[in-house]
Amino acid sequence: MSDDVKEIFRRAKEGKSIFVDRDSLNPNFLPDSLPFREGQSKEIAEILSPILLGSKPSNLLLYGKTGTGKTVVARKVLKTLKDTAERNNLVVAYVNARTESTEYRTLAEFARSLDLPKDEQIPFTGLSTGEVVERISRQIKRNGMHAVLVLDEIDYLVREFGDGVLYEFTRSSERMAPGFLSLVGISNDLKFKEGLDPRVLSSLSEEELVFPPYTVEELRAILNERAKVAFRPSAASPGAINLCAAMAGSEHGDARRAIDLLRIAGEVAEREGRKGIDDSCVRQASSKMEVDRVDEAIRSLPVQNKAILYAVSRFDGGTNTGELYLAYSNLCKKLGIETLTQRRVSGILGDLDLLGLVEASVVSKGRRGRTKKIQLLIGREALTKALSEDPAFDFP
DNA sequence: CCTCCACTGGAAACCTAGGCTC
DNA sequence: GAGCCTAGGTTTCCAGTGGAGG
Repeated sequence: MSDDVKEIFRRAKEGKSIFVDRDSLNPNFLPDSLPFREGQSKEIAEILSPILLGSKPSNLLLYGKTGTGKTVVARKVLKTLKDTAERNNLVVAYVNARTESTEYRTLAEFARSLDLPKDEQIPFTGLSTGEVVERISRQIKRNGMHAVLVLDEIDYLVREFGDGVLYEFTRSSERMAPGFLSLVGISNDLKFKEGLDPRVLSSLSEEELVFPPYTVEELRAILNERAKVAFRPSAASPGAINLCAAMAGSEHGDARRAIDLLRIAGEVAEREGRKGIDDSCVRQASSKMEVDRVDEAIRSLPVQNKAILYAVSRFDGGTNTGELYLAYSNLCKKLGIETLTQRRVSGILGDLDLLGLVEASVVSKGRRGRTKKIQLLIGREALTKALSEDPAFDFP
């Protein structure tokens, strides 16, 4: 053990690491150039450029699947805009609705970048969303701010909480004068506009841009570019890069996945003390990513969800709601935790299905009713290992 | 062709833990 | 302190239903 540790440090010290610049493979890294996205970058720049002359640019919607470069292009262009502007009343904010997880927190995060006066800052709870919008509008008005809000995963926001806030924003532009707010919405879902209030829709999508998936060749070029910066020269074999590109390409041209894959393959190679990254490192990286995803998903589950998952794992070859609920109730008694109602358990089962941890599909058994057919989709060992960290599951 | 089981899943109300204004 | 507001998770209530067995 300590020998391994020594070895790691020794290698790092001698500069024998495969990595030269690990950060350049970070999901949040902003590269100098964004190949295959010059067109979109230019178009966004053009749409936003009126702001440099003090007038309000059109609102803008960016569409595309995950890993097609929407976020990185938006952030890059906005950063350049901010750097070019001489006025300091230009404010550029970036908020991801999914990571903020609620409407309120999304607004609060936006408000934070507006630098509200002390007595108007947004507490983490307690205000109505209307009040938060009000404070944001006031601040923009007071300082004559020219604000651009990049609202990432706007489809999530609308799906979960409706378009109320967007409506408020589009409506309150008079209240913000002489300042203004332009929205750059980013959506993974091409159909998200369908449920939108027509007034919101017409204002929000004054301009629209679609980001197509990257082709395998494009992914390869992107990876080559990044690999040059991230690794020692020729540390990443062309074969490994091709494989990363092919694996990510076969999904839906997801560049983020491709880059993650390459980074983890690099980590695998380094851990094994290899000089370079080859195909096998990439394959290992791919399965490691899957294992990590599952492990992380289980660990971050609330106790009740864990208990239900554990109860599911007690059945070989699947079970159904009634049977599971019985097993779950017994388990709760044994663990000394609260027992939820069957309705709730059914709901949680749906969540676990969405996470890909179990499969829960509704089946009809004729005279003997309908139920959910439930099956564990993950290895029992992986589950036990992930659960063992939780003190609530501390049984013999 | 009809019945009727064992649920499903929507809707609303409730609870806790917080903050606002008056 | 009263009477509002928020987020989240949960409970309560209940109408709805696919299809095997009659």
